[in-house]
Amino acid sequence: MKWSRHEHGPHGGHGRAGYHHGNLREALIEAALSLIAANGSTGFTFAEAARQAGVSPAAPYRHFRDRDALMADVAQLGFDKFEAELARGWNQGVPDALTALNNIGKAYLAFARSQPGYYGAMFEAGIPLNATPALRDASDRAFAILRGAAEQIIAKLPDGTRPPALMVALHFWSLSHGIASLFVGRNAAQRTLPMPPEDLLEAGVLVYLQGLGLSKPG
Amino acid sequence: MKWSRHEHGPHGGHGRAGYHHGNLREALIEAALSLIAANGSTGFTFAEAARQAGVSPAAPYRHFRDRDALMADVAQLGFDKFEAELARGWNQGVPDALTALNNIGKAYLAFARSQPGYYGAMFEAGIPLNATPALRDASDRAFAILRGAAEQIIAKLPDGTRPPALMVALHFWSLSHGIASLFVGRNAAQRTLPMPPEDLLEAGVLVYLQGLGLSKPG
DNA sequence: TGTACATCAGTGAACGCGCGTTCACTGATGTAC
DNA sequence: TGTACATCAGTGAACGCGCGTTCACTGATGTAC
Repeated sequence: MKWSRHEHGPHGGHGRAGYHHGNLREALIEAALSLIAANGSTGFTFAEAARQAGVSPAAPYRHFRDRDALMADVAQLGFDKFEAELARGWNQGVPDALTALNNIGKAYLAFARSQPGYYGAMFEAGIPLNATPALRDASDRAFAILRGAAEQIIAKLPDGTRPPALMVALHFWSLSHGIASLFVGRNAAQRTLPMPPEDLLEAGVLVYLQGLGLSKPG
Repeated sequence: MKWSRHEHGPHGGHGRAGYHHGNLREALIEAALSLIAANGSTGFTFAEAARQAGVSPAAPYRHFRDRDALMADVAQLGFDKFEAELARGWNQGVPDALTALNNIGKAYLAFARSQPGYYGAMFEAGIPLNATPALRDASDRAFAILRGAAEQIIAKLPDGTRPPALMVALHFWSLSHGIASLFVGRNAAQRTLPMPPEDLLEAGVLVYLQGLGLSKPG
């Protein structure tokens, strides 16, 4: 059976208009996301992605140099989305820097949980960040949100007692990432926690900020 | 050519005494470690491990049910070794709990750096912890070191201000693990840090402990 | 408005490869008597 | 001490599979005139 015009293929609602797919690039990315989400970053293959998109195994090569190029593209899109989510959490420090910082943390964990496809491509697939300049840029921009937040946080401290903003950002990142890696997403079932990961992170951040000499307002 | 008695095969100094390898189980584990270290946790295959040990591809099945069973075994041995290293770092809280805690942190990062094979099998290979009860036990025992340390740490705090030891242990674990995942081992080259990961971790722990109300003696 | 043609985005068959796993087998080792 | 025999730990050939990738091709689309 051939694809007929206006028919909807097995690729989930994305129309396939005959010989030409019309949307193959995006369809392949979505297939990659669902495969990684279902089977981990190892569970994505070029062949299976093509199958899910309803095209022959040679078709993807019209859009991506090879398997790794597609993976790198997914990772880059992931970092873009990640940056947007972190920025949304931060919300320019509103209502106050400490609450906003905790919202970044929540956004971090929410992303790991609800976007396992992107998260896997970004952090578990072993793609080198300098696979493409665009990937490195996207990754840097995401971290820049954390760094900007750290800067505003330490600005409240009196001169002379201010730790480097970069270090504070790295601490926050590492703690969030550690909790995400160990307790969220694919690993959530493996290790039981006496509290939601979000609470664990918030408590950790609270202690850390107190250590810096900051305490929650109100 | 057949293996002759007392000949040394291509498996790096481990003698092969004729038809019977004599040490195949261990040789396969070592092969797995070197493969994971060289190519990541994906880069380990049963066939290649057999090749490195100098035996036919069917031989490993005398010692392991399948590929995953070997991987799980490596992970379990890794957690055993990991527990030993963390315990060595802690050294029963000598000379003092805070220094000893930092030594656990150093041991954590040192393990991630110098044992990429074990570390990969433990944390990156996607083996479920309950693959075998022994694996889960080994993992639990390693974490118990952290938890014991946390207990001694918070014991110095006055009654009523003591956070749960489990939570403190989880914070410490997550921070260490996040730093290890992002900046040590295979990823060390990807992201540049303005300081060694060990210093980043130590600084983070220091701030955190200050937040708990503890400060370094001396 | 119609036609020729370049370009684009697919097809489908084929390839070589390495993997995990199985099978009947056999050489080496250890033990009972 | 010697011999028969069970058991252990290997062999090597073969299998089916799915993968990544290539190739010459062709249907669909867009554009120049």
